[in-house]
Amino acid sequence: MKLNNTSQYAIRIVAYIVQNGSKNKYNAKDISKKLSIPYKYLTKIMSLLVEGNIILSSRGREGGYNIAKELSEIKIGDILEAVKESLHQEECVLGNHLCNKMEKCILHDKWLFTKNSMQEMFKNTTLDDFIAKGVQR
Amino acid sequence: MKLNNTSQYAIRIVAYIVQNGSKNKYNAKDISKKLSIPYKYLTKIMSLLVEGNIILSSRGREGGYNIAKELSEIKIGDILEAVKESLHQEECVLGNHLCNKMEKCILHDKWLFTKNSMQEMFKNTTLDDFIAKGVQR
DNA sequence: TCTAATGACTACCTTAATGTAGTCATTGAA
DNA sequence: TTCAATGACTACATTAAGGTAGTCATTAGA
Repeated sequence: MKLNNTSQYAIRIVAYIVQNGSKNKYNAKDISKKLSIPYKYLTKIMSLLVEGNIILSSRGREGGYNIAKELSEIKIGDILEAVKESLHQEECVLGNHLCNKMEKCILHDKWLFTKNSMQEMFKNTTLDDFIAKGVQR
Repeated sequence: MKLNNTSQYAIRIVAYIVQNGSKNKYNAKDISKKLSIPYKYLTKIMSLLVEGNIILSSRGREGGYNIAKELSEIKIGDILEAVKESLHQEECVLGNHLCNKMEKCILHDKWLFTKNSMQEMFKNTTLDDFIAKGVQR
């Protein structure tokens, strides 16, 4: 029961940037080293974050990545969405195919409750929360 | 963000048995058909449930599976444990390696809160809850 | 005692997620 | 204007989860 690897990396990447100065620019090689994420895998994830409007990139010499918006505008949920982590409500704990409007799978209500609270957490946690609290990593 | 396939199947299998009479015996072929779980995959999962003391099996002609204990003694959490779904508290949302006693990853506290509530739900939900509520599937 | 019906075991195959390699496109600075 | 440093793109390789096949072991009943 956890986020997949790609999502974990994505959150760590964005957090790293936020915590080391969101105004600065970061290149892939450095991020890769600092966070021990395989270089090529990292650039793949960065592209997803760029596509998802979390990160801006500039190519060429002196290029790199930086944050696309104000910290208060970026939610953890946005990051997860950018890397396609499935968080959708309609997905049931026992698989979609069992649940519909008429019938519920056995765990439906209980699961939905905890799942909703998790989604709320992701939706409501913005990047400036980390800065504000001075969290280390 | 969901339980893996094996866990989903395991819960559905046990629920099926409970809802169709926990005193009866069920053979693999029937369960496989009724729940649309591939036969061989099913027997693999059944072995895990037997090993985990959720289910009893008897071999040979007229053999089959039945529930090992009283319904009130079996928790959803036990089923998940039997099939090795990882629910352990020490596993952090951003991977184990970042969190230790001294330092916490950025999402640690928030994640832990929702995760705990999920674990509580799994721990506190026993099979007789389903019977009591007359849930369909 | 035989045998058909059952679950157990082992090894393999398939698929999707994870990770790697190579090359192309862009751009600032010498 | 060249070129080195960068990110983007495409294709492939590896790994782990999901799923299948074949055979063995057990047992109730004819």
